[in-house]
Amino acid sequence: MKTYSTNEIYSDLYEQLINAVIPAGSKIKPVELQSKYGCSTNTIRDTLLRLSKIGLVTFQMQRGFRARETSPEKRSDIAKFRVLLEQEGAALSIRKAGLDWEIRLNTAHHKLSHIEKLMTKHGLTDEHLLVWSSAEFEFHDALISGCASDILIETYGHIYAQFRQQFVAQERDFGANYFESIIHEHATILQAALARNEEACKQAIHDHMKRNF
Amino acid sequence: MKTYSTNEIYSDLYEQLINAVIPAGSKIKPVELQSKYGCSTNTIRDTLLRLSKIGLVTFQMQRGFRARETSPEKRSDIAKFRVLLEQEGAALSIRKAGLDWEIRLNTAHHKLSHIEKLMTKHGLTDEHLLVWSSAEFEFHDALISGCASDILIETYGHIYAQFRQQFVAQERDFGANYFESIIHEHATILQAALARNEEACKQAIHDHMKRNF
DNA sequence: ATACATGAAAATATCAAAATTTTTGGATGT
DNA sequence: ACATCCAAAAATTTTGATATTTTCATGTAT
Repeated sequence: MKTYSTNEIYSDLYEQLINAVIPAGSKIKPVELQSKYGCSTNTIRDTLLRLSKIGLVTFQMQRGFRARETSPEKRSDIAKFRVLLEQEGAALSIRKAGLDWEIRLNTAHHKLSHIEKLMTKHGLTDEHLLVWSSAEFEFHDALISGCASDILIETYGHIYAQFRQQFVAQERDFGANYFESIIHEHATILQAALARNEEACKQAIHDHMKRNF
Repeated sequence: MKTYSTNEIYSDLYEQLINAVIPAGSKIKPVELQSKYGCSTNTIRDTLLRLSKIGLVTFQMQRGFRARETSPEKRSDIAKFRVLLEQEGAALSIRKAGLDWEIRLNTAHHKLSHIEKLMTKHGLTDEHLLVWSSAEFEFHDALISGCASDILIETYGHIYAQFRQQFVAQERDFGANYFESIIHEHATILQAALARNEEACKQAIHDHMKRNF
């Protein structure tokens, strides 16, 4: 039987929450995870407290842990908030960042673009989705990476994770044209950013997310 | 000797971090707090993990806890980020909130205004400062409370706490006219908000914070 | 039926000790 | 003087057990 290091427990739970293997709103009981990870309940508790920092898990004194709740209102809320942060991060990057940012952003988009093209050609396997998942984050993260605000970048990371958690379970309709739209939207964001066009970039970010409002 | 419940330990540490009794950047060792609070190191650890959720404490695997670092850059960063959130929260409130919000805001300002007037008259005792401290938060919290975005309100709470932590130790110069400026700024924010003037309110929030950039 | 106790079971929180990891301070060699 | 290595000390993490609190099912009274 596989043994898990604490970091592996963290990552594994993170993945499960992000991908709604542990469904939003469901109770998480340390005792039940203990056997799977081969450690004490206390270690699980510890890990869950750390996950509550990024908002994937909620915690209430004397009544334990839950995967963060979701609802149409909460999804709308998180999507709008994500737009606020990403728009600000992108605008600041456009205003202040240098060539290294452009290169980072371009590289991230290239990677994302590649996997997206593969997915439209050969349907979407779970493995593809996993790679896409991290590439998509890296692109958006690169977009704001020139903003020179650590607290914005840190917060954006948390919000992005929560966004994933809340939407992944919903969007089971990856229709044929779903990814085509996404591909185009990412390209539009990239172009506006590289053209240093703040308003166009903000608009593109808004348009990318508006289906989730 | 006083015994502490877990919630009291949390509150006590919260206060100490907010007021820089535990200075920003300093190491926090569970063993040292154990005797003071009369509990096991594990309970302290647990509490510190919870405080790391709101960003007052940073945590690194295998190397424990610290009060979040500060520096001129970090202070500027957090002040600007606070402006972003407060401007958005206020703008949304102005756009969407009803009469109950106006009343809440007015009440909070009244309370704040009262203690501020007392402080200019009779210098500032520690007790005054404590009351002012919570009244100031309540005012800013009321300002954004009509925004209908739980995640914004939650995040703002964390950022406000970090703001306090980072600035309290610095601003030992509460000069005579310091509070007079603050009083005027709060009034300006209130007026713009009640007049439902989004742009004026954003401007007033910016002006209130710009000394910290 | 509904509301309200009651007690057993389950879940959570706390503890003190053991195991692990990092830090510290000095000895050694370059 | 400076870096490297080593062992002791200190700090952190994990454990398994115990104490406390909540939950839930059952029975009782209104």
